[in-house]
Parts: sequence; C-alpha cells; structure tokens
Amino acid sequence: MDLVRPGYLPDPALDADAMEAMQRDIAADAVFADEHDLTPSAVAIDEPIRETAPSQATLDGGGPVVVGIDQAFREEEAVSVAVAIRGGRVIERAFGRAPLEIPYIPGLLAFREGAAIADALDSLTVAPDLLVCDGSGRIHYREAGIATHVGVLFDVPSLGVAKNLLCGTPVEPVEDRYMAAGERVAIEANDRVETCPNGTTIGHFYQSRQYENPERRHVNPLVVSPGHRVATGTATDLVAATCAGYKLPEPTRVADADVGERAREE
DNA sequence: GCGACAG
DNA sequence: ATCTTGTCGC
Repeated sequence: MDLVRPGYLPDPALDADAMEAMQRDIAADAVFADEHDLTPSAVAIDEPIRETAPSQATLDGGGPVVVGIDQAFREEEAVSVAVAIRGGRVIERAFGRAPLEIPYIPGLLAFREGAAIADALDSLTVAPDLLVCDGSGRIHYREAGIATHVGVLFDVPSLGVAKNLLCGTPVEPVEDRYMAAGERVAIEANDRVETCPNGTTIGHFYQSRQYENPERRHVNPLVVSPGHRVATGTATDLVAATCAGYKLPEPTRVADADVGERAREE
C-alpha cells in the first residue's frame, strides 16, 4: 500500500524534540471521528482463527479487510507482521523489518518500531479497511500513539489495542472492581495529555474476556483507543466484534503468533 | 529529588 | 518487548 504522508515516516535518527514536534503535527492531522464504511457486524469474527497461513477462500466475497499488526525483536532488528483478514480468514500476510536504533522510550514507541511496520505495510497488496495496532492511538501524551502515527502515515482507519494504560484516567476506578465480559469504562485525558483538555474521552478499558469467579482469578481489560478516522466508541465496538473468545482480538492474536515464530528463525 | 512509564 | 518450567485454577 502507499504512503500518503512520507514526511511522517518514523526516523529514529531525529532528536526527541523533533519526534515530539512531528507527533503534534500528526495529532493535528488525525481524525478522531468515524470516516469509513465499517460496521461491527461486517468485521465480526466469531471463530478463533486456526489457519494463519494465507489462503484464498472460495467465497470470501468482498467484505472489509482488517489488518492485524505486531512486532517482535531480535538482537539488532525489529520484525513486523501485517496479517490481512476478511470474512474471518487470513487472506494475506506481509513481513517487514528495520534495525533497532533507539531504546524504548514511553511516548516515542513509534520511532522505535514504526519503520518495521511501514516496511511490512509497504509490501501488503490488499487495501486494508482497518489497521489494528499493538499499542495506543489517541491515548498518548500528544494524542499520537503508534496506531495514530501509522494510520495517518497511510491515511487508513486505525485503532490501538494495548495491554497497559499509558496515560489518562478511567471515569471510574477499574482496579479491584469486577468487570464482566463485554463491559467498558471510558478513559479521559488528564494532565499528562498535553494536547487536549482534561476530561476529553480518549479511549476505553474493554473487558474482552473474564473468568466466572472474580474472587480467585481475573483478566485485565484491554486498553482500546482510536488511531485515525475512527471514533472512540466505534473503536471499542470494532475490537469487540473481532474478539472470538480470547482476550486479544483475532487480528492481533494471529499477528502476535506469526511474528513470534518469524523472529525466532533465521 | 520523586513519580510515571504503550512495547 | 525479552529471558523461561512448572503450576494453580476452572
């Protein structure tokens, strides 16, 4: 697919100030509202995907293409995989790679892993209708997490699914309170989000899976946030639709497994 | 100086 | 993210 904003290619050689300046520009270009033709039912995946190898199904029709993206790391490079899914089946898989030049710095994740993602998406032939990224989107100090960065870079609808909260505050404490499967709690901007007023809804905690007995064992909720061209509530609706019994939505779960074994070989 | 901290 | 086996719970 094509880079719509080449100037936003994440360059690890930039200094921190330039990276932050770019993120402010990206946030200004990002659209945190629905600008797509997706519906939860059109992207729904109800069976766990077992066959991760791309297979051209006989009748996968012309439904929307959801692409799951994830990274893994080796000594000196980041490996990325983009798994394209349509009708609950993998139709294409693209790999990418990039040298690891900077350490992980909270808030600047895209400059460490973004080049590998761009490399993977560059070789993807199908046109994605939605990118599901590993990490945050609008839940970010400058509202420009990796999901937003990648979405704006290619001008494609995107959202982020993270396992931990980077910044922002849930409207009601999620700790120690039992969240049943399907529940969501809005996350609002706080002082650590410097580009929008406190209280702005920037994402959700979403409980994709939960155990019966809250006393002994519990699953942590996912942290979902819009990346680009998707509204907050819609982002969570779409993630909910692509979950098939596991904690992670199928696109990221499959990408996770794929990139793991790819990084381990050669 | 102290806390906060996606992957 | 990554280094790693068994183990507790449903």
